Amino acid sequence: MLNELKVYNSLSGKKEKFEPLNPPFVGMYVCGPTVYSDVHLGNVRTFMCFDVINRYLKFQDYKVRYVRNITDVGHLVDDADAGEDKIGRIAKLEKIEPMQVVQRYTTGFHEVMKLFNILSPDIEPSATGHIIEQIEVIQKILDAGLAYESEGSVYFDIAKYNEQENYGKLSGRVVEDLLETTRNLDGQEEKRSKADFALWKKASEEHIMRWPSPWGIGFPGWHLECTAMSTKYLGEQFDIHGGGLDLKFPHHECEIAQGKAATGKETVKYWMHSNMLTVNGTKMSKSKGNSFLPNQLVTGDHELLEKGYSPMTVRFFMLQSHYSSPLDFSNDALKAAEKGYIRLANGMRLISKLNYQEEEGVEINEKQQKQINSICDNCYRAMNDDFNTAQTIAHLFNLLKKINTLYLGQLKYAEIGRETYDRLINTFNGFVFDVLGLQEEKIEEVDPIIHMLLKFYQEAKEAKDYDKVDEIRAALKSQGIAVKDMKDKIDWAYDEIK
RNA sequence: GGUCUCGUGGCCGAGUGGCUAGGCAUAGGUCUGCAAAACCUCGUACAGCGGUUCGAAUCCGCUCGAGACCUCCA
Repeated sequence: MLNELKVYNSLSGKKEKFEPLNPPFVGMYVCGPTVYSDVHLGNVRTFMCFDVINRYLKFQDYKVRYVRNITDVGHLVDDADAGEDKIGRIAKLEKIEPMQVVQRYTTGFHEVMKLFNILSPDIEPSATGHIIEQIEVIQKILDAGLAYESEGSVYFDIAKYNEQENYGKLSGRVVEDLLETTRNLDGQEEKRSKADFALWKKASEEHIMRWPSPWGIGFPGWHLECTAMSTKYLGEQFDIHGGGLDLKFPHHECEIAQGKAATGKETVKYWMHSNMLTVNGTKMSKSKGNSFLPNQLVTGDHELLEKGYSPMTVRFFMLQSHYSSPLDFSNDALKAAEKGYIRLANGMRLISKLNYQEEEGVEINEKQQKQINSICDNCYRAMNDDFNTAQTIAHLFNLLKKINTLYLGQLKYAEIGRETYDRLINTFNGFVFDVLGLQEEKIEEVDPIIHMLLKFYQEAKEAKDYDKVDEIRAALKSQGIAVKDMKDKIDWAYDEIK
């Protein structure tokens, strides 16, 4: 490896050298979706960020176990005492089984992930599949004296926990403030403090999602599932825990407390948070009505969208910013990204057509060799610097120039030599396809047809029948294909469809 | 109100003490029947004010502006 990987740890607020607990194994847990409605583009960004992290770690030969959960119970609509479960609520509204709700949106979620070429996690556990494990965690916390039972529910005792630990250290909260500002709110008599959060909630008569427990019929608290499932599959201590920035408090703060209370250990070594996708400067969220569904984005069927954008355009757009920066959505930015993506996609297509050839009398161009090798190094450097995909893409565009000049014969294969050539190809392919997860969209299957048209094009050209030439060119153009009419050959390239 | 983050050229977006990404747009050039694609060249930007420093977009302070979290949100 060129230089060491550094990751920004939200807990310390610093970039730290990445040192897995048990190399070459890496355990990574990311908070998945609550499957009570369609995922929107903001959700996609988070999962895409961690997809790239997963991909890069694997690319670097780490043996990653990537766990991303499905939340299918326990996530309440609000924090009031009579808070409804999000999934149970939809089930009631539509008069269907909660698991139907879960199934519908889980399937939809998977389709969206596939659309954006986001790889499946290695394990995708669901909360309802781990009720027993969650009960066990609660029992451990009770045994540690850091939770209490009240009216059939179990709550985490933050004041007690804070005697030994520091609740709030991830999000910078001060417990005293939390206890003070949140006290005396109504409907919270069960809790010793409003800041206390539920580990287990008693199910009311009409609550349809319910399980037996030592404390009566009820359901698990939302924060608990992640603690139960992450430690089950990754051990009591693991390397990376990720999620959207908006989960930092209270969700991840609660997880830290639960993990420590239940195991006596710091469960997570590196906390990572991806930033929000915004629209006109404000966070994309369902309640604000400024969210797009992936389908709307592709078809352009949304009042904020001027046109549709392909999934890879969106992927490219998102990866052009750093995961920890907010990214603002706009049509202009998407349109610019579309052109950039097309340029890169043409490179993806060309690279498979390149074919190294020795050439007599061509001397090695050391300057070119050096340049190419240093750009390749830069790709690793950029990703090693807290997964800086934006910089990586910049370097890939520099490689693309080399690829284009090779293709056009402006740079001879023999000038850079076999070894450098191979490195160029492997680096470009590795980072574009494997690490960034970009791919060519469309068309390869119609390649023969395009070639036939290009043959007619060439014949018409030789006959100087320029009307025909222009006609063919226009026809292909309307299908998003640009004719490339070069000195010694004719080829095509992806172009935007207007 | 509390906590925190951010403000980069026409647009998007990296960079976080000196070597100053990249994409899009614009302009010029090579190529072309004309184009397109590709390649080459061109942009000295870093909210404002003050300070630290040999040197700051990058560190510190203040002002202005934007956003996030503090209730559910990826």
